[in-house]
Amino acid sequence: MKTASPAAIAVRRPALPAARAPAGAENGGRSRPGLTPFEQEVVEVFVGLGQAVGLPKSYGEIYGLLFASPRPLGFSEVQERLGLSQGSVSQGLRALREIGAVIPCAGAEGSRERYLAATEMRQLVGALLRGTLQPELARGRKRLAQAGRLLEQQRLGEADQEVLSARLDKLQAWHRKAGGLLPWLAKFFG
Amino acid sequence: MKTASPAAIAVRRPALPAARAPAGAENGGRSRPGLTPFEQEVVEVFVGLGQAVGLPKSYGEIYGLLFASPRPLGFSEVQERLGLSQGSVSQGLRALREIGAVIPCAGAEGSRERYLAATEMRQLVGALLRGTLQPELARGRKRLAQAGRLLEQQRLGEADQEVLSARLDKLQAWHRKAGGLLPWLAKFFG
DNA sequence: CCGTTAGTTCAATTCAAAATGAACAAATCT
DNA sequence: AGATTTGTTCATTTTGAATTGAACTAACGG
Repeated sequence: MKTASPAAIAVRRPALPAARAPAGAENGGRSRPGLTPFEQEVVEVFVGLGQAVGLPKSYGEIYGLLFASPRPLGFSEVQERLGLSQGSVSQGLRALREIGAVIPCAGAEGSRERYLAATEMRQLVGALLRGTLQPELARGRKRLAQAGRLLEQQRLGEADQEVLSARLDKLQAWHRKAGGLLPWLAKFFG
Repeated sequence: MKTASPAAIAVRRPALPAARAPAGAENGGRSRPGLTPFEQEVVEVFVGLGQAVGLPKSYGEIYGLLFASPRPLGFSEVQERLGLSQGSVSQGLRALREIGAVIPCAGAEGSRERYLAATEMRQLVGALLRGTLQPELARGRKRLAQAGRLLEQQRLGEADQEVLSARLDKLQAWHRKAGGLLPWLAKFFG
């Protein structure tokens, strides 16, 4: 084993083995011409966090820009400043609205709707967990039950059966624990 | 808004808007011919969990198969039963070894090395957090500091500056909190 | 009420991660 | 040591999500 890294595993992007950085790319992604340096920095933060939990880059960009704007922005402002397509902005804003990350506030009379970044992290985290881990844990629980049934049907040596049964139990316990943790976790932020 | 879903956001696969299931695909993925039904079920569990946190499917498959095997398996067994390429198995096993998810145990004299699934979830979770969220949080912290500096240079209205400054502070506090949570989280499983 | 502009939806395209395959290296056997 | 089998590395291919683009629908202005 060459790289004596301290047992870490990376996700999306530099898939653990040998993080080959593309040379001159000092910055994470290419620069974003429409934004102030301040905005750029904030956007990067949210893009990074988002990617770490598997969200599309554009979601992070949109949220980041709104977060960095003291007053609400309209659809077209977001679109132009980030240089995204209308489609992306539409979908991104919708998703962010749905999880409560972005609050639509009626603009002044006559004008279009505007959007404000919700800064209550609790809700965001909650929505994320609910959308990713939660369902997977639920599916997993079902599958484990089924696996338990299948295990009994299998003709294995007494000892082997024993080992696997113990493992399954352990995993099920873990699942329960994790399931119980999620709501608590969501509450932790607020 | 048509779909009145309870504010959840999905990652990888059905990207939240309208989860259009591909008709007859009752099963998550296609069936795995080389495995017993029991093994299939267990593999599915780990593939699912893995994907939920952004790991390649093959990693989940390999770990799942080992988890479902009472005795350690050799490289070629893993490769053949899962029907993966040698390359995938090699890389997958390496990554799993590095994070301590898989334990190499010398086979009987003369024979090849064999692999056993580590069932200590604590370590796995720890490695995962260390590899995904941890680095991102670190990067984020730096960027936020930088953003704070940039904000002061910007000429904004008093009030706006105030608002953004408050937001930044909040986000930084959140970051710290999250950073502190990780080790605790890792410990929670064990 | 028709013309115009703003926003949505979804098929087609792009892009990057994951899997493969084959050249290479290491180990085992005779 | 040479031959053969086992495992690694990495360039290429595949795969599937993210983004775009353009047809469509809804809102506003005259």
